[in-house]
Amino acid sequence: MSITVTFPDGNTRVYPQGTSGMMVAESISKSLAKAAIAIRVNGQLRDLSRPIDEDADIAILRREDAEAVELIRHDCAHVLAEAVQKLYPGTQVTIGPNIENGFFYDFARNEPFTMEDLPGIEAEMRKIIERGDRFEREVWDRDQAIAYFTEKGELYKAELIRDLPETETITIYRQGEWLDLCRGPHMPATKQIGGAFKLMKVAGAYWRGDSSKAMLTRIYGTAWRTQEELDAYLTQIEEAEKRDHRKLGREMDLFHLQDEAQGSVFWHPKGYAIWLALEAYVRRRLRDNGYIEVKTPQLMDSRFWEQSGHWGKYRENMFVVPDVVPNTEEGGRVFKEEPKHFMALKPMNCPAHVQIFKQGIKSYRDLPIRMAEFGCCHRNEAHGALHGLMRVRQFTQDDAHIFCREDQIASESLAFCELLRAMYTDLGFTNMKVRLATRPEKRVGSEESWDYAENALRQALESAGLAYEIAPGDGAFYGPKLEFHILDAIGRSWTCGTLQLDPNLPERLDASYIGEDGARHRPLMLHRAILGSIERFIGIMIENYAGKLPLWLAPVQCVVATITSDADVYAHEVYHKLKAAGLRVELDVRNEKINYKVREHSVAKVPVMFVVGKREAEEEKVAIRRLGSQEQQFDGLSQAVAGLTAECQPPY
RNA sequence: GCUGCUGUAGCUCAGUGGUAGAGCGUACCCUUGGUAAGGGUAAGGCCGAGAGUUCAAUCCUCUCCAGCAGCACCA
Repeated sequence: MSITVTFPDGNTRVYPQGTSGMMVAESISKSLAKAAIAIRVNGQLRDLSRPIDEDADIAILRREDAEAVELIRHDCAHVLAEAVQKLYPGTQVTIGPNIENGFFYDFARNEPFTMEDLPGIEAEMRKIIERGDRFEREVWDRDQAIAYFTEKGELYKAELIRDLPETETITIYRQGEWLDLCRGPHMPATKQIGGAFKLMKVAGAYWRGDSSKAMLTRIYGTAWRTQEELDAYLTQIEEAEKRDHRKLGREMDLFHLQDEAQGSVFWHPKGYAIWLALEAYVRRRLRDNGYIEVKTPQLMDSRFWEQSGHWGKYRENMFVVPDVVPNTEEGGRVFKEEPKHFMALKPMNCPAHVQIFKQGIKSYRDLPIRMAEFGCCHRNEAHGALHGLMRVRQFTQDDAHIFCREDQIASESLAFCELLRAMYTDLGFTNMKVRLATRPEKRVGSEESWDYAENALRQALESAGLAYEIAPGDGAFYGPKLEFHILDAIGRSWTCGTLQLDPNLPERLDASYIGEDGARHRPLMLHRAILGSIERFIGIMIENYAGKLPLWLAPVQCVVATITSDADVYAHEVYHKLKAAGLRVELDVRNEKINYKVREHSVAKVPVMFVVGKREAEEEKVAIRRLGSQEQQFDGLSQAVAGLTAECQPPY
């Protein structure tokens, strides 16, 4: 029997049935056989050693191919596991998948690994790779495999196998003496992993991602095809660290956090200047898109939250305040009496917006109502979740709820998508990913209403010309949603915007309007945000721009700095002119050399300096120095002020 | 919340069982210097909080708090 294989270029060759991938590679050329690490058979990646039993489209994967890195990483994880078990006998292996930029392996060990253990493990890994054993694939009997691992004390592995579907073939990969349960494929030998890998960090992780299960110890690693790729990755990590908004926030004096208000931000004048500029921009955009702006209470009675449904489901993450008079007695109890009534800080704005909607009688002619609020919300986030500006307990959403009729969903969604895209473009994010999250398993509402809602959102995306992917089952229990992810300058993705369709809350809170037919109808609600949390969005902006915010958002747009004290009087004049033009400007007349001043304001990421010395004072000019440029530009004072003022205008 | 690591001057970090040090920053003095660090002097610390061991604790042990990295969570 023979088989015909088709190569990517369309050529075909005939081989005896059962020919292995490696044999195919060898039949083509020695060099290919040497470079080959795996084979794609009818789209599926396989070991080179496995026989090909039928006609197939094949492609031989070489180590230098882009996809090879996935195999390198997973092979590396196996080697890591072997190294760990050699150096730390009694450690159980669990799982070791690939992740973005690398891999990890979770181990069960009484004493967790520390960073100090990593160099030793890495050295052992290099020895194993140098030894160069072949990866041998074996098919085992299920019960035999369970017995083997149980007997060996590898209880997690045994559990894994036990939970595999009956139909699954149990495969084992062996490298020398060591073996692991694995689906594969692997490269022919450990040697092909090469040396471009590094163990990065250790961390705890729950067995099977379940916080009620055992805590394992995880070792993260990164692996690449070449040393150059590894170095580039390590450099990129350093870059990301330099951009850390917590570090820049301190250096640029934008905000701080402290123990007494963990998770809530103290905005310094410069940080708040960014906030105000951003908020004013959003407000102009909303105003011109037919939104009305409201402000609703921070603190509301628990029965309000019971009605909205949050009390039952999310109380754990709410700040609850007893509605009783505190005791003022020295050393006494905090409250005079046991609290019976509670209030809660709002975790979201929507129920309050429904209250405003419900005042008076609404007609179908009033819809849509686009109700916006820079809503300050509190959520009692887990301590371990808090992270700078990115995850806080008090945050402000650029929130709005659109109350509309079903036939308005599509046009409102489209308008929202267009507004969102325009705003992201203004803010410097042109790369965006959109996900349409569809009906989850547990849901309310009829199939027809879900069909309608999902279609309306899909239509909006298509009309807006936005590419999207479907996230099946990721919708909220009450309706589908759109998630908008922006990509930052170093390729990280952040979920910011959202559009959620909600027929549920108006029902719960009994909101209605009078339709054309004179009867009462339920409006639909669209929850929507573009920046999401303003705190977090500023954090993202700081990291995206590495602190060098666009002029209109820069906390200090210009510093007027003198070269000698002879120019002090003139510098004051320049400063006041810029201030009068509405710019955020500072004056630096300190007794310091100009080199020093330039350095300091450059480090502080001030985008523009107006440098004035004796010459400029005499000629009524300024020397303009821009951040990151060595050059200077000399302009007359009024021209320079007008020019900079124009440059500092917001994009909208 | 879970696991691990960390907590020393405003910031970044050394250090030691006998109650502390550097650089930057700050104040003052000298210096008036033309585009990324001029020089000097000084001030500045309950060594995260509490308890224990010890003649003696910033250092060792325990508890707590906070930060960091993951995990879990994120209406």
